[in-house]
Amino acid sequence: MAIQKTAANYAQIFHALSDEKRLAILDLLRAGERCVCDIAGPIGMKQSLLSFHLKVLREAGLLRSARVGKWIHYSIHPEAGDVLESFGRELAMSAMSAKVVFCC
Amino acid sequence: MAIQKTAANYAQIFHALSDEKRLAILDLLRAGERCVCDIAGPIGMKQSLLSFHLKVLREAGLLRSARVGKWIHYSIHPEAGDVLESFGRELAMSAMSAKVVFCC
DNA sequence: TTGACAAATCAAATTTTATTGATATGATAT
DNA sequence: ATATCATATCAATAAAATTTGATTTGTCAA
Repeated sequence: MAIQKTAANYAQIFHALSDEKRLAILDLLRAGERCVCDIAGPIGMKQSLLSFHLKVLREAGLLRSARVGKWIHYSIHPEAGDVLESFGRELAMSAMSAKVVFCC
Repeated sequence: MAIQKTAANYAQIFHALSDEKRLAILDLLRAGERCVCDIAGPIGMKQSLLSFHLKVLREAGLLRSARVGKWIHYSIHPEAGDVLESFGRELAMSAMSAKVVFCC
């Protein structure tokens, strides 16, 4: 059983995904692991800024990183997609079975 | 076939979900449709602020609203969960098949 | 050990987002 | 028509996130 995520966890994950440039980074990494220097070019971002965005994604648990000699390789965290998928599925299920209350 | 979402669309959706208070609103509505006045209490938010957050969620396509006499009822958009679920699934799939490149 | 390269961190400036209180709009009932 | 209730909008402020340029840290090779 996976560890239960709090609302704060989800807010952090969604915040990391709330920026087009970070979505572009994620999209680039869908093809596979890359070092920072090979992300900078395609994404078109200065080194320090890219580093900032990578940190946001990594701290949210969406990316992981590993040093390989002089370089640091980033890749999509294996569980990232599952977390989003199950959040979406639960939302879809509750929306389907939700009562129409006409509360007032 | 569903309409293709752009990166800007996704960024907007994720931004709407990036706030704990908005996640609490969404969670409350999982039980079913409610008018604004019946959200304010449980969420504990001033009227104008709640109205702002509902707008963020609605404009992202996560909620929909309908006037019922004097009241406006909000509910989870039927497609909201599906959009997130498929985003998550695609991410999970690409992470699974991603090549280890060791680029540098 | 020095030099060069890769990436992270920091402080300052900028931009975006959230919050507040006041006001406007729209519906209902008298 | 007027009063009242529900919600949205607006302008001002406060708070948070992003961007920039400079500096630091860590690794390798000469």
